[in-house]
This record gives sequence, structure tokens and C-alpha cells, in this order.
Amino acid sequence: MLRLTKKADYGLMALKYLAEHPETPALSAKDVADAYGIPAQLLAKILQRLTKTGLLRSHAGMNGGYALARDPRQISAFEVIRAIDGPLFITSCTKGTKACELTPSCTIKEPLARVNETIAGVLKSISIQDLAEQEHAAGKAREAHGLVALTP
Amino acid sequence: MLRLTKKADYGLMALKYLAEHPETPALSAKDVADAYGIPAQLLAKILQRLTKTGLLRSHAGMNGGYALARDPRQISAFEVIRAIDGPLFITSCTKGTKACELTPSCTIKEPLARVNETIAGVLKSISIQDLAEQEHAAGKAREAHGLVALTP
DNA sequence: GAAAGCCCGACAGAATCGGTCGTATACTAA
DNA sequence: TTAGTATACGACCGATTCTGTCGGGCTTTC
Repeated sequence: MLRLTKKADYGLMALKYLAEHPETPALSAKDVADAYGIPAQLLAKILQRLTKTGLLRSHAGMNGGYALARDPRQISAFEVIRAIDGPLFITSCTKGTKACELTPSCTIKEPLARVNETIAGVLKSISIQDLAEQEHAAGKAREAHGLVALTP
Repeated sequence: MLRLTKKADYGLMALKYLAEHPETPALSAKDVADAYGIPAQLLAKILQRLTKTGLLRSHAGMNGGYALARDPRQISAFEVIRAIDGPLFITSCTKGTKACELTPSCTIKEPLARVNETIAGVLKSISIQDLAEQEHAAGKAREAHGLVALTP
């Protein structure tokens, strides 16, 4: 449980791949899809979504494709996941603006909202760059705790 | 995304309810279901599952029902969620023992496994008792970061 | 103008989730 | 002993979500 969707995985993998190839001006959806064995059309839609949210820049035509809109250090895993999977809610009762209408006495979700914030904080602290150099990611994740702990 | 299932929510709510009524020897599934407006039969199945994993003790017959098997301080949210929703995996590629067979080059999941551990750590640090006294839960969650940070 | 690529909506198959039903079993009380 | 209460468990179905595909349209480069 608590699983990311495959789409989010694909998106993270694609951004990581782009970060690993900074020399090329743009990579097509098919290029990335072939590199990982991901369905090309599905990845295309994911990349389009990431483009619409401003994480990628797209370029049509020959030798077109996608490129990171920002430095990979400035793109967090959280942004990618939210762009693809939508807002992050650990509690199934909170859906967007309206809360737990079925169970008004659901006092569970208040403490779980803290957990939610923590998870979001950890994901925010991990950048695409970290994924590209995976050795450092563990350290980053550890640092994150301190940071998150300061924001109650 | 990253949502708990409703069953897990129900389970947490039920355990919290049991923790709030330590004086009664046992509460039936229906009692708890009525208190929160949860479908009684569904909650019954959830509580049966929690019984099988050793978090609850059940007693059939008149005045029977369920009771916490341990002190509410000794039952973590993590245990409850895992009992109901199964093992916690943030990456959709890792399913139990076998890893990412489709994409052997999926280097994404290694750093995300750290995130996974962090989330598990936070959930482990929150007890049913904390849920019952929700004011304190926030503080507990904050402490958790330090603890988790020490276990790379 | 043709090929390579992005853009986008619709849709179908699959998996999971939420919830119900029926039945069997265990325990208590009268 | 019998009736009533409650758990235990498996089968099942409708709904939702996820994954992936198809088709057509638009943009840029050669």
C-alpha cells in the first residue's frame, strides 16, 4: 500500500534520464520510452502533463522532444508526483476541499495530516539530481528530517 | 495519491475507539461501526484481520466483541496499516520479493526505497494512543524525524 | 510539402477497492 | 437444551481507478 502509480514512476524515471543527458538539447518521448521499455504513447502523455505544469519544455518538429525546464537540482520529486498523480493525501476521506462528509467524527485524519506533511517534506527534499546520482539520495533523505521537523 | 485505503482508515478509527474505551471489556464490531457510520460487515472483516495479526483479541457470544491485545501505546499505526493494506511499498515496481522485472534499469526505486523507510518510520512512531489524544500526535510526529534520521 | 515530433481527447481492458450476502462456528444466558 | 448474540470466513458484485491504446490534429524542420 501507499504506492505511487506507475505513471509517477515513469515520470520520475524520464526526468532522471533527461538529467543524465544534459548535453542533448532535447529527447523525444520515444527515446526515453525505449531506454526503459516503457510504452511510448503512455510516456508521451505523462511528459505532456509535465510540460503543462512547467517542469519540462517541449519542442515539436524534427529533432524535437523534451528538456528540463529548470536545473535538475530545482525540481523535486514532490512536484513530479503531484503533477502526475494529483495532490497528495494520505487520508482517503479528504478529497480536495471538502472533508470527510460521511464521518464527521473522523478525528483520525487530523493526526494523519501531520504524517502527510512529513511525507511531502521528504519528497520535496529529493531532487531529480539526487535521483540521477543515487548514492547521494540517501543522505539527502536523512537531512530532510531535520528540515521537516522545524515546520510543525 | 499515496492514499491509504478506506479499510485502513476504518481500522485506525476502530482501534482509536477501542483505546478510548478501556473500561469496557469488549466492543462489538457493530458498536464501533455505528459510532462512526461505517458499514458494519465491512468493519467486522477488518477487525477479524486485525485479530488474526494479533493486534486485537476477539470474544464470541453475548457481550463479546473485540479488545486491544496490547497497550494502545504499543500498537503503531504502521502495524495496523500493514495488517490491512499489506506491506508498504512506495514504488509500484517492487511487489513483494521480486523486483522490477520489466525494467531492469529502474534505478529510481533505490532512492525511493529510502523514502519508503522514512514513511514507515514515521508511521511506526505513531501509536494508537497518540491518535486517541490527538493533540499530542503532532509532537510525536515531530520527534519521529530525529529517530528515523539515526537509522540510515 | 513531407516527415518527425508534440498535443489531446476518448476509450477499452485490467486490477483494485468497497461493500454485501450467506453460512458456519463459538459462546452466553436463561 | 435452546435461543440469541457475536465472531469467522469465503464468494461475489458494482464502482472506481489505473494502464495502455487508438485516432486525429497541430507545429517545426528539412
